[in-house]
Amino acid sequence: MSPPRKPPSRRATPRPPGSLPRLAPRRGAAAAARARAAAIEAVDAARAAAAGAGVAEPTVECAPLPGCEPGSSLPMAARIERWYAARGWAPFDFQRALATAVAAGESGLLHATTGAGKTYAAWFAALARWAAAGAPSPSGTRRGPPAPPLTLLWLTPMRALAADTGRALQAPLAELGCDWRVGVRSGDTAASERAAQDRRLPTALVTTPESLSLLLSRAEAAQTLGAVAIVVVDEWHELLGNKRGVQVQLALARLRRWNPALVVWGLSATLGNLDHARAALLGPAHAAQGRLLRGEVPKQLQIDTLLPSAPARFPWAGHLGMQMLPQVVAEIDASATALVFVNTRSQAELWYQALLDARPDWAGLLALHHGSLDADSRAWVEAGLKAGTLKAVVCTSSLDLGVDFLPVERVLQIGSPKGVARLLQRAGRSGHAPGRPSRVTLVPTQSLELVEAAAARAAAEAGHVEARRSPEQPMDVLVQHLVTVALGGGFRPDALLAEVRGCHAYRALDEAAWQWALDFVGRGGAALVAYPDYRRVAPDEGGVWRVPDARLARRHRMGIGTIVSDAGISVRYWGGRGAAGGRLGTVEESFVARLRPGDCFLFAGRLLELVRVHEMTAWVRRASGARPAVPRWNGGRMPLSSELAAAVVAALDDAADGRFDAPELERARPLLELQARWSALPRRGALLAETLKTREGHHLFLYPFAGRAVHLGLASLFAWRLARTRPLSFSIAVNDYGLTLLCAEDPDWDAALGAGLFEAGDLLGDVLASLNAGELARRRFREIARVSGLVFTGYPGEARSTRQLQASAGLFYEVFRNHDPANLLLDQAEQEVLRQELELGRLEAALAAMRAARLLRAPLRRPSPFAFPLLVERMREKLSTEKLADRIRRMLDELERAADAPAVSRAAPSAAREG
DNA sequence: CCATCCTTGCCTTCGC
Repeated sequence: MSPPRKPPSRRATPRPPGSLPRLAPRRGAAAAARARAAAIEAVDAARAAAAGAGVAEPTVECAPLPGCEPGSSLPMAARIERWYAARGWAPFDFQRALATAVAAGESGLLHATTGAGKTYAAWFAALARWAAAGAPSPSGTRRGPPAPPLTLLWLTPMRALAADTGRALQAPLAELGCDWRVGVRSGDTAASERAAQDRRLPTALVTTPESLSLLLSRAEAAQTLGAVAIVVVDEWHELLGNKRGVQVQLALARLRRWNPALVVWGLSATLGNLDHARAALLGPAHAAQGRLLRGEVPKQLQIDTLLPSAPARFPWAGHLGMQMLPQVVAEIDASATALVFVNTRSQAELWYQALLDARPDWAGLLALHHGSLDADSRAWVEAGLKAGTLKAVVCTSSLDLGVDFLPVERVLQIGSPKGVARLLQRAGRSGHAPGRPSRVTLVPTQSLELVEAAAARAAAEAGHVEARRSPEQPMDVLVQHLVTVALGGGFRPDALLAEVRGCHAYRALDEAAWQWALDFVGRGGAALVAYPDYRRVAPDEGGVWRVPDARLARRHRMGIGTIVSDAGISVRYWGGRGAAGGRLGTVEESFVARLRPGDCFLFAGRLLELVRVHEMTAWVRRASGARPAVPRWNGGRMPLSSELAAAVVAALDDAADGRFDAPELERARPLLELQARWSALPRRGALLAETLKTREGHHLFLYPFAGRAVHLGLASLFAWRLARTRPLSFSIAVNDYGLTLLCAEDPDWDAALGAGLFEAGDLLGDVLASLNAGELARRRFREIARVSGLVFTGYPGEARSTRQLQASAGLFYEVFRNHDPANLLLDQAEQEVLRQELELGRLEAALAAMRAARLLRAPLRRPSPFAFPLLVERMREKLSTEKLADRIRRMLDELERAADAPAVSRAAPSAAREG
């Protein structure tokens, strides 16, 4: 528990609690330097005065870090204060509270807004604890025993962030005159540094969850990691909700077993469920005593929207948003540096090109950053951002994290932010320093996104942020961990079971599941007994389970981790000039398969011509002219979050009541009024059901606002239930707002809607049957097979194609289904499909809401503004891009003619005029 | 002229 509070004592710079930190005012370097010098002088003068009065140095107060008690031999506190003062910062209350807690040996979770200075706060808190524990003091004044090899572990989710953090932690050490060593270990760490670390680890190590697991897999793990006293898990919100977070839970349990007094702190951005985040980090035995510190500093946050200048010409559908190009150019022009976030990689390529076309003078100042670009070019972009030499970067989520401490002035978000947490995260990329305001500007790409923009701002201001939950008992991660621990010195099952149950994810692991896992690493379970490769772990004469086979040990180490990604086709320059052999990045096999040599495509911000494809590599050269193809990647499809969807419905509610206070709503007003006139506005407590008859057949449009994944589940469910009573066939389409069913025959929608379509019934059974869940589970099994070590992805440099990998994972799936149906990995695949892909819980809730809702029936004579994007979505699957464009133009022409009333001439459908 | 689907990490081993 906290040490007794000291009575308030003299302060050199009194400061009311909770007040903002003083920043060195930005009025020129000379003035700033003077301000810093003055601050340092003030601290030093206070120290000198205190020393003169015969007071021991640690009591010298310039808002000292708590825990640094008089006589505790901690000049550290004063040094840290001085370091802060030199930057014109004063510590926040949360930073003091953190230092107090850490000094007292407590664990917990620190929630702080991005850019609040949490990194330094946690670092200094750890230093204070460390010093209090008798580790070496600042240079020259060694006390106590020499430092143990490794005392502080700092985990980050990204290599780039690890490198940044390593530097950030080192700098204050040097300035504070400490001789403690900070090291970084990740896949980026050079071989020489790696070798040095193998001889002796630094006192503080910044690393990734995967690299930590690798350290745990070494025979001498207990010696090298056994003395770790403090662990800081940075960006815990990023790890919490996935298997990487579970891997961290397991690693922490291991470290705590070696050192029961282990102090663990998570650093997290805003989450809707911070209590759970703490529980998952600390585990069932420690969660209750764990602290939850809220570092809610008054960070100024501004969310605004670029309103389309000509709303009459703003489109009804689509997500590219190129109509906003001139305005985006103007915004970039007006700021020193900007990040332009888009939602997909191909959109990033297109926007980068469009911006360069609009402003050729920005060549060299504009950059592109997404996950399929070569690591070197991404590193170049990140360095350019840090150095402030870039005007703007068009990027995907790849710049959500990492590259900390950027001098970014503006953040633009093109298209839907999809979630409140994401929006806040991106806003935090600007003004990334304590006390500086953050600003994000939303750029809607179509009319309904105007509503979403108003909703996103309202939800962010109300603090409705999404929750993230730890996975429950993933057996693939446990299996991997068992082999890791068997390698890392071996284990005795009883002791390891207790340790594993100390993790939140495995708190309820029963004996049967545990025995299954042991059996699986021991002999591959019932189905694989005949294969020696799956006899990975065996007890020795002493009853300690180890990995006897060196070859299997090596394989395992190379497969550690829970991220599974497809091997893409590598794109490289062909022959000739200087750039020959240079790597540009990766594209998907399916994209390259459609190209022939000589075809052009746009990639990595360049126009390229395909020369040849050979062994998973597409060789290219620079090209000019020609209409290029643009690669598409089949990434994950993030659905609109429940929080944001609820905010959209609330905004529509406002509109239905005639309130158009938000400027975005006012701008969308003509469209919303048209929707109300032709159909009705969806609103809270009501379910809008539109029907339309076209040449194609009978359409039904429903708007549950539950995100695209749930809508896909609902649409399949409805189609399946309807076809059960009469042999009808439906085609379906979904987006984040709603879903549509189309039937060639008349299914009598009114009867269908009244006949228990939304009943829960045997929901699970119906959903599984309607979606061909077996096939989904089979696909899901690929990742599970990789993580559990069934599938070996090959040695580095030896590229195996996705198809091969899928085939062998599929083989295991079949073998288990036929010969080992009790295999828990099969259950896991099903559970992951239901929970993650279908969001079954959200689907149930949506269905219940639809049952309870008042039905708004709207027979349409022509597609409504809400129905139109769904209609387009459905056609997209069958038509080529050009044909689709023709169709959309024709449809909008028709709509414009239909809507020949005054309300419509100023309404969005006249976007048709562009056609 | 239309355009959609994100991100994250990672090895070894030996003999000279």
